[in-house]
Amino acid sequence: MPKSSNATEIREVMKNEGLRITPQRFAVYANLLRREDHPTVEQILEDVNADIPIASKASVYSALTILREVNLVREVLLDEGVTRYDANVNPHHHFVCSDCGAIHDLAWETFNCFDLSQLSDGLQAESYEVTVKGLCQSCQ
Amino acid sequence: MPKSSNATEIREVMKNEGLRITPQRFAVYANLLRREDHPTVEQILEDVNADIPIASKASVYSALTILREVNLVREVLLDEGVTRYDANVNPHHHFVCSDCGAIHDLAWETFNCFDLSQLSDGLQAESYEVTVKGLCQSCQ
DNA sequence: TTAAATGCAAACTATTTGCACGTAA
DNA sequence: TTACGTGCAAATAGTTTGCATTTAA
Repeated sequence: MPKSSNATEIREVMKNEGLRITPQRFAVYANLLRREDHPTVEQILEDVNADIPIASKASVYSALTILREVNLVREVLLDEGVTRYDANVNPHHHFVCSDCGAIHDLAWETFNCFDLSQLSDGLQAESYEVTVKGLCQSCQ
Repeated sequence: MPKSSNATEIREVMKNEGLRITPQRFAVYANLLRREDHPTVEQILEDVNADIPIASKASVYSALTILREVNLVREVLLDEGVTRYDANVNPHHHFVCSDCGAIHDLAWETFNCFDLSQLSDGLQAESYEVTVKGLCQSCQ
């Protein structure tokens, strides 16, 4: 479900992380909060500049970089050569439609039966993430 | 464990897939079969040309593309912006060391407790893959 | 013999960087 | 006021493509 954040709340969150609030950063973060489709930089750029041009590509990159550093957004790397972004930083997994490419979040609890203490070769696990591929509802 | 394939066996496998066997393709596939470190194109290129130059970058790309098409190798996408390749096409998972970046294969059976029929939103799962992050033995 | 692969260089895409100018605090 | 962010354009990295030449079968 999309987080219902108003402008004031968003500003508050950013301020709490010590971020200087510029129109560009605000637009990028607000945009990511309002959508669930794990957009690419290009998509964020288009969306943010839809009405009036507000941010350059370089600024979107820089906004995303700093938002990632303070852990307000995270990267999602799936099967292409493009980085996608997600304002949902809670642990969760991903479903990718092998037909249309749409990405859906899967609740963390979907896969919680692992015993990570049992890995081979003395590997010490810290976290894990599951990517499921298949067909989304509209592509079946 | 590295597959112990001799030249004749490798040729046989490639021929079975209907591939024309060129020195470049052979070198790329043999190289991938002999290593387990999920190399990038750059690394394959260096390794294959270590003694005498045998393949151009374009040929390595094209060899990998066709080997992927016939399912003799697969791409591995992890946390960077680089594609890595793997001659192990059996289902398995990956462990990535968050310190040195080394990649280890994890046996499929490590995570086999999923009920994929129970996904939300009418999603129809076909496959899944787990990526574990942590510290490898030498980085602990 | 010939359809298909190679190698080079140029093109392309995603991302990063340098620097003059602008602005949030 | 000023340290920090923005925007542009140029640089870089990874990958793809076009085309003339070579080669596996």
